[in-house]
Amino acid sequence: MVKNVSFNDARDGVADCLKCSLRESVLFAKLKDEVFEQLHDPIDQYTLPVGSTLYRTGDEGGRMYTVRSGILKLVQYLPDGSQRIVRLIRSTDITGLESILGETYQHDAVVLQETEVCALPVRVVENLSKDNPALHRELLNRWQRALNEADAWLTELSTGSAKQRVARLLLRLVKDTQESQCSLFAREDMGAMLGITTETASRTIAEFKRQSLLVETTPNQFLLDIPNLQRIAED
Amino acid sequence: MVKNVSFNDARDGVADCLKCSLRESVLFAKLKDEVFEQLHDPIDQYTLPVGSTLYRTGDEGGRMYTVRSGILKLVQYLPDGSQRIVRLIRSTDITGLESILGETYQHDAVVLQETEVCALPVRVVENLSKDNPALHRELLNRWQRALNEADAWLTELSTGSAKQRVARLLLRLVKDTQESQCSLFAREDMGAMLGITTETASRTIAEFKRQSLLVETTPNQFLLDIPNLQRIAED
DNA sequence: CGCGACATTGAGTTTATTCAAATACGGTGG
DNA sequence: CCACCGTATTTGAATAAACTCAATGTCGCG
Repeated sequence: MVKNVSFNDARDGVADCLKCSLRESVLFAKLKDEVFEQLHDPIDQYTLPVGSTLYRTGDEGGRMYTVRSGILKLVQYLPDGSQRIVRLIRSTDITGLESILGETYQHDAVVLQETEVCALPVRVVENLSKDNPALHRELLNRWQRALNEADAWLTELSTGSAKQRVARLLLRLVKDTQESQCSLFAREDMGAMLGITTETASRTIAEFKRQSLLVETTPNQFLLDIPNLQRIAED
Repeated sequence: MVKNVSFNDARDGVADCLKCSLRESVLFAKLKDEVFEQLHDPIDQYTLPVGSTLYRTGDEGGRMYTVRSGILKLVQYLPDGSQRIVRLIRSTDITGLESILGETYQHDAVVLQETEVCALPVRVVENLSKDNPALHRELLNRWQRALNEADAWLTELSTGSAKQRVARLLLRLVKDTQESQCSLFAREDMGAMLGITTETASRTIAEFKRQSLLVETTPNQFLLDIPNLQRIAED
C-alpha cells in the first residue's frame, strides 16, 4: 500500500503557455497568442512524485489538469474497500473535466510515474471557451476521448482470460509509441486495472517473461514481442 | 442470436416537442417555447421493436437520439467476435452523442425492450446550443453522465464474483424506481454485461430464485429482496 | 549488511468455464 | 385448443482457470 502524499509543496511556478512545448497537442492548442495574454489568472505548474495524490474522490477541486509528462491512475473503490483502476492519464491528457460542471471529482488520481501537470482553474476554461468555439469543441473531444477509453477498458481489459487481458494491457502501453518498449506497473496495480488478483498478474507476467514475450533490457524497461502478444490477445 | 432488423419503417411521425411529456427531463428541458418554434428541421419519432438496431458501429449517423421509453444496449465487439455490452440506455437518456463531434458511432445500439426515440439531427443541436448556454451545459452533463456510467460498470459490474456482479446488476435495475420490481434480460445479455458466460449468469439467477432473492410475480417481472442482495453485492 | 517492500512461486481450494443434455416456454399452424 | 417447433433456460459433470494463503526470492536503500 502506498502512503498518501499531498502535493501542496510541489508547485513549480507559473506556466508560460505561450512557450509550452506541448502547445500543439494540448487543450489550448487552437487558441491565438493574444488570448493567452488576456489570462490574468495564472496557470500553475506542479511536479508530483510517485505515490502522491493529485485529487481525491469528492474533492471540490474547481480545477482541471493537463498532464505534461508522467502517468496517473484514476481509482474508484468498492464498498468492501477493494480498488479498481478505471483509467490511466498520460502526457497531453486532461483529467478532472467533471469539475467544469461543478461536480466533485469522481476518482482518486494517484501518480504512478513522476508527473508534471498544469492546473487550469475552471473559471479560466469557462471564460476562454465562451468565445472560443475551437477550445469548446476540444473540450467535447476530450470528454469523448475519456468515454472511448472507458469503453475500451471494459471491452479489452475486463473481458477474457487473464493472459488475454495482460497481453492487451501491454499492447496498449506501447500502442502510441513507435517503440515496442515500455515500463510496467506494480503487479497490484496491474491487477486493479484488469480485474484480477495481484498473484495472477504476477504469474502471467512471469510466464510471459519465460516465453520471451517480454524481455527486460534495463530495470523495468521491457521489449515486447508484439506479434505474439497480439496472437494471445485475440484468440 | 437475435436477427438484425432495420428500423427504416418504424417512423411514427414528427415529434411535438412543445407537448413532450418528458420535456422536463430531456436534453431540451431548459429551452424556451419560442426556440422550439424556430425549429424548421423536424424532429422525427420512431418506435423500435425488440432486437432491432438503432445504429451500428462506424455508421455516419449525424443524429443523436433521446430515448422516450424502452431499453437499448450499447455493444462492442472483440476481435474474436464475442460481444461486450458497455452500457444500457433508458428513458430520458441520450445516445449517439459522439456524432456531434463528427465521429461515427462507437457501438451497436440494439433494442432490448420496445423503444421510442426522438432523432435529433446534429445540425439542430449545434445550432441550438450555439446560443443556449443552458442546452450546451446540458450536453456536457450528458457526456459526464455517460462517463460516470461507464466507470460504474467497470467498478461494480466487472469486479468481484459472479454472484456479486449479478446482485449489483439487479440492484442497479431497480435503483431509480421506487419499486423493488424489475424485469430481467436474456441470460446471454446479462453475461455480456457482466463479463461472465451465459451459463454462469443462468446458474446465478436460478440460485437467487431458489433463495427467494428474486420472486417472479408475473412473467419476467421480479420482486427483489433488496437488503439481502445488497449484502451479497457488498461482501 | 539487513530491513522492508514487492515479486514470484507453491499447494490446495473455490469458482467459473466448457460441452452436453434435459427442460421450459412462446408462438404457429393444424 | 392443442401439438409441435425452435429458442432460451436450466442443470450436470468434467475440466480449466483463478483465487487464497503462505512461503520464498529479489532488489534497492539506509
